[in-house]
Amino acid sequence: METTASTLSRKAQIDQTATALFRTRGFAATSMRELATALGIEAGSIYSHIRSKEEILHRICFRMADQFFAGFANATQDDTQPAAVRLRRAIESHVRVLTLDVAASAVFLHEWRHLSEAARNEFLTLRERYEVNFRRLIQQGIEAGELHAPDAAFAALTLLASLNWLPNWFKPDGKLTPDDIAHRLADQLLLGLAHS
Amino acid sequence: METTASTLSRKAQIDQTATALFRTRGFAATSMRELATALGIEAGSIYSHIRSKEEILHRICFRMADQFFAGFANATQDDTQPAAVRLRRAIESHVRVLTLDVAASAVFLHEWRHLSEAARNEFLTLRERYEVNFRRLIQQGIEAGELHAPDAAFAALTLLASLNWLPNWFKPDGKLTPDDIAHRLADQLLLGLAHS
DNA sequence: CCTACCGATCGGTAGG
DNA sequence: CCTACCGATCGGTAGG
Repeated sequence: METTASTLSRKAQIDQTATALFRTRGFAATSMRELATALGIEAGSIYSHIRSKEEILHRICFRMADQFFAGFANATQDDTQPAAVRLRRAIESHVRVLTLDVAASAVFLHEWRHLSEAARNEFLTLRERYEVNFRRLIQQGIEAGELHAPDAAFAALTLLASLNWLPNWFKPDGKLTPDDIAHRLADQLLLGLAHS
Repeated sequence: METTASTLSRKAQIDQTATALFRTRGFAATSMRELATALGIEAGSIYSHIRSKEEILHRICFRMADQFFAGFANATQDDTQPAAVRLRRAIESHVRVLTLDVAASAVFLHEWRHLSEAARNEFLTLRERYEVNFRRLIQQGIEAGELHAPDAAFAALTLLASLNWLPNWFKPDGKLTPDDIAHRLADQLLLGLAHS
């Protein structure tokens, strides 16, 4: 009952601090001692809140996955819209999730390989399903004559790759808002660089 | 003199085996014992050929950087060509370097953060310079009316992000040759997904 | 949340 | 290239 909106639980603090460390130094190169020091406590104390180092990574990765899925579902649920419009909205949603927490996004994108094999397989299945969602949207757009691409799978991979580079350079306090960026990315990917 | 074209020097063997391990398990999570086992020797023996674990990573990263720069210079040296054509050739060169050794490319793209601070700074300076090369090419294309984009820097980042995702899915024995892929990528990035 | 500690493993070296 | 080893550090635990 002491907890206010601005006070993170100790567990949430651990997650947040670990996210920043995992992002800059990598999961394997980050020690629990470093994490403890950053939190201002002793290494052993962390284990009253979590079971293992991997558990933190697991939570970060799967929380982000949930957000991407929820955002996509919400952005594309309106079937009355053309596929190209729904694709635009899906792109905007993806960018919004990425920019809301760039550190967690970077961990989600790069550190999943350090999950245990079982968790890693589950993670990759989710990622594959998410890619299929984009692929299907592009495929629908092709069939409706709104989009053109020799291969929807290829197009989906390229599109997501462009979006996922964002955590590498996005600064929350920059001139461009997440929505500005989303629009530019969508324009560039949909319209191309060549003058028409 | 025993060395034939198909026989790698021990040092080259170490680099190659380490590249594969660094790629799948990450630099920090790969131990010198694992590397030794993969080579069929004892851990201590590696140090007759190299000075440190980081030296291997250093060589992989900077060798790839050299290849990207050499390829770009070669692809864009003909000033009589339009900027859009030179950009296409630069894309093809980049894809060629990536596909020639996807494992080394993946290490180059993801593991540079484990270089020592001095080497890391040098590496990032090179990467920045490479990106500027693409940015300038795009800028020239915009000024010549061959390309259109609200921001050349933004366009360059997005373009390279799409290309650099390649090592994550490219299979050397797949149906598409590197040149096929380069053409498709160039088409998609230059022409866009939207029907014109 | 701390103190004190566990066994395991790390990168690297000396001497042959 | 191996054997034998170094000091340091790792993730994690017991007991308070």
